[in-house]
Amino acid sequence: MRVTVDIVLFTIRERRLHLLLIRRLAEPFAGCFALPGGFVLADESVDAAAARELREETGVENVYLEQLYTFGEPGRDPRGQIITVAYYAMVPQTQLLQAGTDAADAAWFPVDALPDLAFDHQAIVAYAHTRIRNKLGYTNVGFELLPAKFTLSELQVVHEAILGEPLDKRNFRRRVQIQGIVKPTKEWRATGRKPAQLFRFKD
Amino acid sequence: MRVTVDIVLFTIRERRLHLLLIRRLAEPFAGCFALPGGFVLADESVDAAAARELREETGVENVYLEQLYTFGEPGRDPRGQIITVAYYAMVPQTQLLQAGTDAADAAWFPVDALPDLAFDHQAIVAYAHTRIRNKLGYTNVGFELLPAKFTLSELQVVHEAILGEPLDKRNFRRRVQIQGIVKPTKEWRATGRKPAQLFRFKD
DNA sequence: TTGACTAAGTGTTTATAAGACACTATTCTG
DNA sequence: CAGAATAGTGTCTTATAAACACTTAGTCAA
Repeated sequence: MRVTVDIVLFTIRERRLHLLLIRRLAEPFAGCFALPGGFVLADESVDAAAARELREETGVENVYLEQLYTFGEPGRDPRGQIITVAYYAMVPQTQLLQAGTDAADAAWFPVDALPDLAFDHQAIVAYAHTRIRNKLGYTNVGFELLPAKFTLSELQVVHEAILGEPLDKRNFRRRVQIQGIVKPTKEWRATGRKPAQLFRFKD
Repeated sequence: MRVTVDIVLFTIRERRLHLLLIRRLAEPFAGCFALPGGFVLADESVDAAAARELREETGVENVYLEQLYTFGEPGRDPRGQIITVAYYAMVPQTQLLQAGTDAADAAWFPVDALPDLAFDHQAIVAYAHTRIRNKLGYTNVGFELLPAKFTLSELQVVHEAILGEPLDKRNFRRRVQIQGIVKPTKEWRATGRKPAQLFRFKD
């Protein structure tokens, strides 16, 4: 039995949640889009394999990788009995541009307009999307999608992209301030209109 | 690389949350207590392996098995590179007695008084306990710990055992009734004192 | 310079959910 | 028949979530 890892790498582009796909060169599913990933090596932890594959295939490193679920139905890979441990990660739009240029045949797609995917990667993506939607309510998911300093409007865009629905500006701002997950800086960003105060995450 | 499954099987005994452990006969960790589990077979799904191992080692079948997490640190098994996919399941006290007699060298332990465990099974147990505590708030976890008909006091004991803290009787009953997760039957149980109405789960 | 446009920023009210809290009722036992 | 044990029942308070609109600061163009 062989074990692979697959990574759902999210980012926000143009106010929409995107994820990174790679065009497969080898069979099976040659030419198809698929999640970045690959085999766990000998004497390598599964977590380490996920970090390594992400780095090798997308150039992204030093991000928080969270394990999602292990998919182990026979027949999910035509090469034989191969189970995969799925992970997700997030990068801010700034970092993703570098990543996109490093990686060959990698491209960002909006989660609500994905091409056909190899293997059972469609199911993995759906699982990842559900997970981050749920975690948004009770954790700091979304922080990794932004640079160190950001405006509250930018943070709201992240939340709206993940949830797929608009949020009330005042309720949103009150919640993040009460929960104490951000703290204001003394910097302001000139965004072309009225300047916006920059915040950073606490801790 | 080989893949195993391990199952954390919960039940409630004497108002406390227990789980089932098996005394290992073979090396490594011979003589130690460990979670029921074993290797995934050729052409077997991981889910099916969990169900099969649970049946073989404890006699329990036809229960809902939920995947918890995959543990894949090298060194977690002295036999080599073996990752394990952890599951949890729950059985009512009635069923567990039969299971306990079927299985050789299986025993129930309170989760807050476990013996030393083989491998990284201590971490798996902690993960499972956290998972069911969290799920108690927003799902119907706990239903599988009770027979088809039960009193509200029995349901409260289940919740208290999982949370590890007492609950207010009136608030608890109001919540389960408002959430509409139980419906009353026309039966009453003579429990020795004042009879209690029996309920069943909706759907 | 001024008017139009764009995004930032700001409070109150209402509805819903959660938590604290104590007594009566029924049955069995001695 | 008195006492012990568990079942069952409402109200008030507090916290949390949701709905809702206008003012302000800056840019750009006429």
